[in-house]
Amino acid sequence: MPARPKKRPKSYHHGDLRNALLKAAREVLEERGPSFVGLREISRRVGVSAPSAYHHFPSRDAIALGLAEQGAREMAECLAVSSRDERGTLAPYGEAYVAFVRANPALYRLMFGEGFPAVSQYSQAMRDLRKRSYDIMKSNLEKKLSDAELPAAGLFLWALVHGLGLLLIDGQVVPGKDRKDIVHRVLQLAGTGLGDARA
Amino acid sequence: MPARPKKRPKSYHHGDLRNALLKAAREVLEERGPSFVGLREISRRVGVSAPSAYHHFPSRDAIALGLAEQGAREMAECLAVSSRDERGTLAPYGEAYVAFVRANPALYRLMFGEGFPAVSQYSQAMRDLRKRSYDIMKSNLEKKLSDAELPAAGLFLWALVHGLGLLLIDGQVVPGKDRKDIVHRVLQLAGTGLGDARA
DNA sequence: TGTACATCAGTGAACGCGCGTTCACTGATGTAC
DNA sequence: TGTACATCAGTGAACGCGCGTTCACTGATGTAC
Repeated sequence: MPARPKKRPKSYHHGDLRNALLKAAREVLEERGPSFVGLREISRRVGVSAPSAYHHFPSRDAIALGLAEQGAREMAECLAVSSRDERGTLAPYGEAYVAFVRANPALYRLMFGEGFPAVSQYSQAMRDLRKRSYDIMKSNLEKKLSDAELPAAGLFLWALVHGLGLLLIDGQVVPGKDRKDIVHRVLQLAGTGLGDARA
Repeated sequence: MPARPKKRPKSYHHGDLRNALLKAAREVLEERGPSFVGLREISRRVGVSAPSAYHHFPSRDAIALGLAEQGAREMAECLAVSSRDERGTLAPYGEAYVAFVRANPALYRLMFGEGFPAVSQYSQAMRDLRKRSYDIMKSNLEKKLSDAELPAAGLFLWALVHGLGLLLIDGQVVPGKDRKDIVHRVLQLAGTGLGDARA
């Protein structure tokens, strides 16, 4: 963060407008959804005129991209920490993944292109996140699985946490009695399987 | 479908405008995404004035709701057929689920609220679809699992196919060499598990 | 320490645009007699 | 079979709105001398 002066409430120059805009954008995103993340809305929140944003972002899409990259960075951090904490098992990784999604629902969706289709496809940060996630998963799985099995196993895990996170933040999960720790139980099933006999 | 007359290319009355609007809406949805599904755009496609849509839908959101319900109906049909085809195993169910998502990517997302948050929450059709999916899953699983295990197992399966479908239509899956039948292999893992030893 | 000047982060006004929706209307359809 | 009439699915014009973006500008900052 480029050193915003401590006390300067009414100066003409904002000092850290870029970050202030991103912060406001993120608030709008979580409060109202991706389609409400607009230049006018967020500059209004910051208390600055709309055109001023153009000194920091070339377009509305660029703001979304900035958000996605911020999110990807934070998420990678969460996952890295989680995988360091315990040894050998992937469960904490999955829990950290789902926890991040639940803590930043709209941001997570944005990262996967909701509202701004270009973002998820062309963001270097998103590519890095994918790679980083895959590496963590791989280093845990390659002790147990052959190289041939790895891709399917990786996709299996990713799909599971991705889908689980999205269903939870969508409010799609019926809030049955034994709700608590259901995430943990679901993730355990990834290890044990359903015991589904082939026909 | 309420009997649209066979040959009447230029009559004043359209005859089946409601369905024509839904069809156009669905095309726009898949071609350009949820945010482009608008009254003006779809009535333009049908070749009709914008206000005419109000004789069939009370608002823009109602059109999205109509789409979601159409999607839910079709999806329920696909799943019912698939589960009838083979016996005992859930794999065909999963494959049918993922196949539907891939065949109707934007529609599936719409059903889960993308672009129209109100839709997935308040649509009776979506509630029915959830219930129907859950029943199919349940009837297959309850032979093998105790009642206590069912909710987690159901969520596990649903999250897996939901996440897998979304990752695929998002283009997030790296198209490695052995791409073909990766869906099948991932679904098999739901039965066998990863063999992830608890720490 | 003071002054001239380049730099650049802000400003208000204005642009064109497409949207959802409302309005008073008109043309076509179907039914009662 | 013909006519009057209610019904209703279409119409064009217009509304207000908020958006992203461009423009020429102005005020503040920092640096060279």
